[in-house]
Amino acid sequence: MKDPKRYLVTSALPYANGPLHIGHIAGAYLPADIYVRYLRLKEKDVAFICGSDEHGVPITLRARNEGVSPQKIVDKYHEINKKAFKDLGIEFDIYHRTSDPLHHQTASDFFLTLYEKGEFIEKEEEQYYDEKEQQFLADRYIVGICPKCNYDNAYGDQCEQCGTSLSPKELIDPVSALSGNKPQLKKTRHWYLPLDKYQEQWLEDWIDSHRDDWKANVYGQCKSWLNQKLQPRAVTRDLEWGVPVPVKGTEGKVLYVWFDAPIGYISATKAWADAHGKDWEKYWKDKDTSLVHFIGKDNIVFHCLIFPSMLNAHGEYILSDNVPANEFLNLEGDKLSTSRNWAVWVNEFVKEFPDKIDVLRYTLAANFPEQKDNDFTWKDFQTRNNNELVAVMGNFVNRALVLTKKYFDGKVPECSELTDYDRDILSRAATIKEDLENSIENFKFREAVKIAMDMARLGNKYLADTEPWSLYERDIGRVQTILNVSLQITASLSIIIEPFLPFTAERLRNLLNISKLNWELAGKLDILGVGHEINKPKHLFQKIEDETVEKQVEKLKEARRKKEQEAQGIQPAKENVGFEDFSKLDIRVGEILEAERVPKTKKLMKLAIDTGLDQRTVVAGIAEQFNPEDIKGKQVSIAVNLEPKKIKGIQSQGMILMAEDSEGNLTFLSPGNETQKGAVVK
RNA sequence: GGCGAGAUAGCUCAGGUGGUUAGAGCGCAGCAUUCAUAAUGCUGAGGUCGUGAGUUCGAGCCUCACUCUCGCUACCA
Repeated sequence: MKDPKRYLVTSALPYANGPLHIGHIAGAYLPADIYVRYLRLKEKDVAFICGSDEHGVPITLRARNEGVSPQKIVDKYHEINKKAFKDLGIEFDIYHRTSDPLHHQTASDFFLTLYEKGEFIEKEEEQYYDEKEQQFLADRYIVGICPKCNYDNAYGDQCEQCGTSLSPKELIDPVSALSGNKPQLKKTRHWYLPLDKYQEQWLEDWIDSHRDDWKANVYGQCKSWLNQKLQPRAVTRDLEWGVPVPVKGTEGKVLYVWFDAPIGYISATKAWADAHGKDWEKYWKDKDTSLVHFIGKDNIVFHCLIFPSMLNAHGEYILSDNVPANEFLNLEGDKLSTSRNWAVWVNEFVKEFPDKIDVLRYTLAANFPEQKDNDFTWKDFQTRNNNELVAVMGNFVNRALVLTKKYFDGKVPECSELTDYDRDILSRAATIKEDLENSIENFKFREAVKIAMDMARLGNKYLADTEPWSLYERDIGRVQTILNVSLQITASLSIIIEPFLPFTAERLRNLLNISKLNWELAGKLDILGVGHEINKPKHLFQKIEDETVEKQVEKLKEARRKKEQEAQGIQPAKENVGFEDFSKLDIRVGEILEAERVPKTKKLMKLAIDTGLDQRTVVAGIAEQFNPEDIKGKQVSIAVNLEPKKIKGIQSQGMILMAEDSEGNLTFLSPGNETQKGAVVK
């Protein structure tokens, strides 16, 4: 959108059950902050919205595990994350939260509007219900044996042992995590958002219309989902923690967290507008507002397909102008992982490097994963600091200030006649400002940060080329002009680095003894008046020693090692069963006669087995680790009296027994020496 | 397997609508310089632009096939 009347900028709502790491920051928060700080310097009307996403099952589960209320959990992380943002200089206009009554009201109203317009589909279906606790069980609240790896503590949505995603009905011997009882299937009613209908009606066209102005990864991801055809998506679920469904007779139902979370942007805007005497509706409903969502790539489908569907179904809202989603940031060559404890946590960084916040901002911005996944390394952090911030920017500012102090007692000297070269430098400064505008407005922040640094490079070049120190004896007038120009460049610098390095910008303003200036002054010659007195020069940045970053890398590896050791445990034994139960299983020694991969699958192998009783076909998930030729003629153990099941259209009559270690490596259970086919294993 | 994104200098990455000698920063080599936290400036070496075909007068950019990496997705009795 060209020159909108106002901007509404959102950053993905962090989920309030854990702290933030640099991957989050690089993905959705720092880019947004840079963008917004720029807009503010241009005195644009902008609202920068964020807050905690505080509903959903993982929070309730965590609360239960820790024996506290969900509210206690979200209160804790809301404060931690709010502080983390503040410490990083990420200045939202409001950091709201979805457990706030205003949000409940807003989300509730939103649902009701769609409900009354008849946008939803109503469906009744069977779900597991815990009689004792009198409630339906969320996927996560159902525990059972994983049908894949037999892990006996698998959740209804996923097995943590083997990583397979599951649905509750697939679990063997499901048990309620609440009461420990066996849950019953019971009918329940839910509402669905007909995304398939929207896809046909307008959504796909809308996405297509953004083929050229949205980033390739964003557009591509959307198309990928659309190609697979969107399905109606449940808007409500049976759970206590969340926004209650505002319809009679729906006790125990809340809005699905994916539905209420993005509405959090709206309620946060309301809260902000209320507090500042603004009209929130202008920001959400006026066509002249540019709505921009900053997110990580994992959130693309929600912000580009689902949330717009909700807004459009409601009817009064504008849709997003752009969704500049970033890819993922890696750390020291490995992907960031909370569970493997491979991360740089914001709260820890802030504690250890309170004076290096801008160094982190700079390093992250220079490495934003804008087009593809990118790597953060501590070595790079050090290099960027020492070779760029210290050597180029800090050094230039220091040179200009020290020379001024030395020659003119800290007062801005007069600017007399400009040479062609001076003019050339100044026009290049003006160009830098324009290039910077272009980059930021097109969400190219890596490029922008580089251009900002060019201002300092320009200053260094100017000093090197004009050599005021060698002119001082013979042409003091010229020296005055040179330093005046140099100081104007430092003043420009203080403006243009503000979006990226806000703390440094402030320090620089203090050195120059000026207040915050409007963006348009950048590149101008008359920012500092003649005779204006600057403060005593001080270094903007300090060098970082090798051992400092080596220590950080060591700390990372140590944390990971610890975590790995914790995780290496052998699966605990299952409950005892009677001999009767055991003897129900019929396991035989069989021989693999034929083996071939099932086409169009990654893991499946079709095996012909001679069981001694008969020849039969078995499908097994072993194709990733074995070649068909290598296993022909092998004697294996096979469960022969399992109910046959069709897999990928092939009738599988039995199951090959495999030993699986903690890393998922498979080994056949074969007899120690060749034996009779059909021999009974017992 | 399907879909999407990526593969460009030693490293991290840029390369609107195809057009003459493919760019930046860092690293490396040489020169200059001393106001500055041995910081700065200039110059230079370094690339068969994943592989193989094709379209075109001309392709890093377009088409097809293939390889590798990452993500989503299906199968896992």
